Amino acid sequence: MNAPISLKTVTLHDVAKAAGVSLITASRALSNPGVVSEKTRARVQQAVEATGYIPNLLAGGLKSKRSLMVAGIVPALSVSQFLPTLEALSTALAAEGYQLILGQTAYDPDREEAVLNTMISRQPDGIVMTGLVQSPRAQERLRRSGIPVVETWDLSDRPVDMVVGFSHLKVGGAVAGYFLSKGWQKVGVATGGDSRAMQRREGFVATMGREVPTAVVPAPSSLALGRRALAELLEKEPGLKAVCCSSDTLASGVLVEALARGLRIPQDLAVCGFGDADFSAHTVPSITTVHVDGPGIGTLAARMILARCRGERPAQPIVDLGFRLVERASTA
Amino acid sequence: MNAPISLKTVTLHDVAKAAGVSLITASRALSNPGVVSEKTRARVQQAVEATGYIPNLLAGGLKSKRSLMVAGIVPALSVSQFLPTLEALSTALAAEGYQLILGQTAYDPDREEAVLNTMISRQPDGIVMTGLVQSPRAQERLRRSGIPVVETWDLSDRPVDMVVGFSHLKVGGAVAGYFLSKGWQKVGVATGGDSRAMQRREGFVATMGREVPTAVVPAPSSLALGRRALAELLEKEPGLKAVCCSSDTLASGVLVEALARGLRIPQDLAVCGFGDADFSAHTVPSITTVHVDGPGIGTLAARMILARCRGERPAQPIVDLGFRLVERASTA
DNA sequence: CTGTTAGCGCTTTCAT
DNA sequence: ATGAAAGCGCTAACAG
Repeated sequence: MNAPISLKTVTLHDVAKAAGVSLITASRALSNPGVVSEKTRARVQQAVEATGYIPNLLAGGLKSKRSLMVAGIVPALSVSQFLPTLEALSTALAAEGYQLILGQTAYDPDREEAVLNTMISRQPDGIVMTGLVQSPRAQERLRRSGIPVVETWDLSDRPVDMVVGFSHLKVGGAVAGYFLSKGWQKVGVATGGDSRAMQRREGFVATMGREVPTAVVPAPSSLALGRRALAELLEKEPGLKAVCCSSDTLASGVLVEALARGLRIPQDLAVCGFGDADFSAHTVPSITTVHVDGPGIGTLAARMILARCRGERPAQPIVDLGFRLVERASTA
Repeated sequence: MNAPISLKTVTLHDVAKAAGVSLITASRALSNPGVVSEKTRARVQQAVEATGYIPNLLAGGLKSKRSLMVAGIVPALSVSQFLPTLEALSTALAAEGYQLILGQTAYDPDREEAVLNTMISRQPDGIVMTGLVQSPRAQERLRRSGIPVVETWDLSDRPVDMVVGFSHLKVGGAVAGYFLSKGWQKVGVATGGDSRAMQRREGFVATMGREVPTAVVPAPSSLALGRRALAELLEKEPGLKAVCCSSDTLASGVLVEALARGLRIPQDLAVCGFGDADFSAHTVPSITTVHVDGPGIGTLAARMILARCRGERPAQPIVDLGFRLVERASTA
């Protein structure tokens, strides 16, 4: 039963010939089996096996206007914050026969625009952005393209199309409120420089009611940058009592640096992160953080895109998934 | 609130008409500018702007047999080990106009086969696997497809096509050799259950010259699993002196659990990881590990695929990038 | 340098 | 339930 080594690619035409049916019947047997007779279906199926046929989705997509691809855009793959979202998105899409094409913007609006143009060229059936679309020209182009777009990990009154996320301002406010309830006065912020992290800082400052010492570190955040940020903050504010970090990764660095300096946590210094990373509950001390449903965002984004592909109107184009402050040992 | 939605999509035909040239001239002006006159090129360019034309790569790819897409296959996006490779791969490809389509196998050969079939359907110009192709049927299918394939993060005498990585057996052996040189007798292994991690364990055991207590944890590895693994090992081997971990994430968990139990590192317990994660040099104590050039693997894989797309034969279809043991505080 | 002629492999009409 | 025709939007060939 060794299959013939076919140098020439096997097309549907070959399958049809092998099955003794017309091209279009073979096509239907594969993509719409309910509409052909049981016998024909079986014959075609057998011909597929015999020839080793693999469909050409490029050709199908050209005619049917469905590429079965969805573009997923992130600042960078190394921003681990978005991985659970991407993973859930990819899994949910794959279950329906859709594949994810990846794009990286490097937090640069120009690159974002370029990436989106390239993506549109590939006729994806949907586009999922982590974060809002920055460039106004890109927004315009996306609207014109008619492609379903879901912006995620943020909220907007006027999304390009749909948005699922939460308010970063409120997150910052919630952490500040928590700090205030603890009576901590000498507080600082260790944050990445991206717009969402800066918005959380803004919310924090607003609720605190005054400016606070801040260390801004470049993306992507890392344990090492967390250490450096704490060092910077302690210089600015020697008696620092609590730090609000823009990620758990940064928070873990703050933890390490604090321990290295002999500071006890939380007695000498309280630390709060963001994102509820997989390690945060298991470090010693465990990290107080803001939990966000990353996989939920990805799954919901997939559902919204797929519904739109089926021609359904979204019940809700703007979805606020909220967040939850998780109190752990680093502040308790 | 609705922008002027162009209902009909702008095609190259429209651009050509607007520029007053033939369809094919417009095509050339965009994809092969050197071959048309400067004046024509400018006219077409202007028509592109005026019409808001975005090329349809699906259509172009169908005819030209170049989809400008490369498939990247990982066990799961959450396996952070492969992220630097994926990121570098995507970046290197994007620089040449190629995009990455993502596939996840969940460490399952059946899913691997399914994912690869789906990918082949999309006519990618190359396929990059993290790890070797497991399923023999998938191997066969890939060979038949004629698509350039690079397997990574491992080595093989008989790759499907090309391979760039290193020997996991040798990694295990190197760590064991290091442990032996330190005179540690009561040693253990904390490892993920995937085939590459198990191969490193094999290499470790072979060089040690005897079986060693082992805790196997499910993928993906995490700090929490590292803690659990150390607990398990300490039960199996109460006087444990050194642990070889299959990832730095696991090692960081072992560190935390050891500290929680009042064990001093490295005096009471030495710990070695694998992968040289970004945090490993900055924890306290810093983690001894095996460094692998993840981005290098991705960049090289991209280069090999792109060279093949240009019709070049690869100078070396099998590339051993090696590894490097990095001694840090957790064993020194 | 530019244009004409043919398709790429498949799926949508429309017919039977 | 099946088939024939007609392209999807673009580019490789060959002309001119």
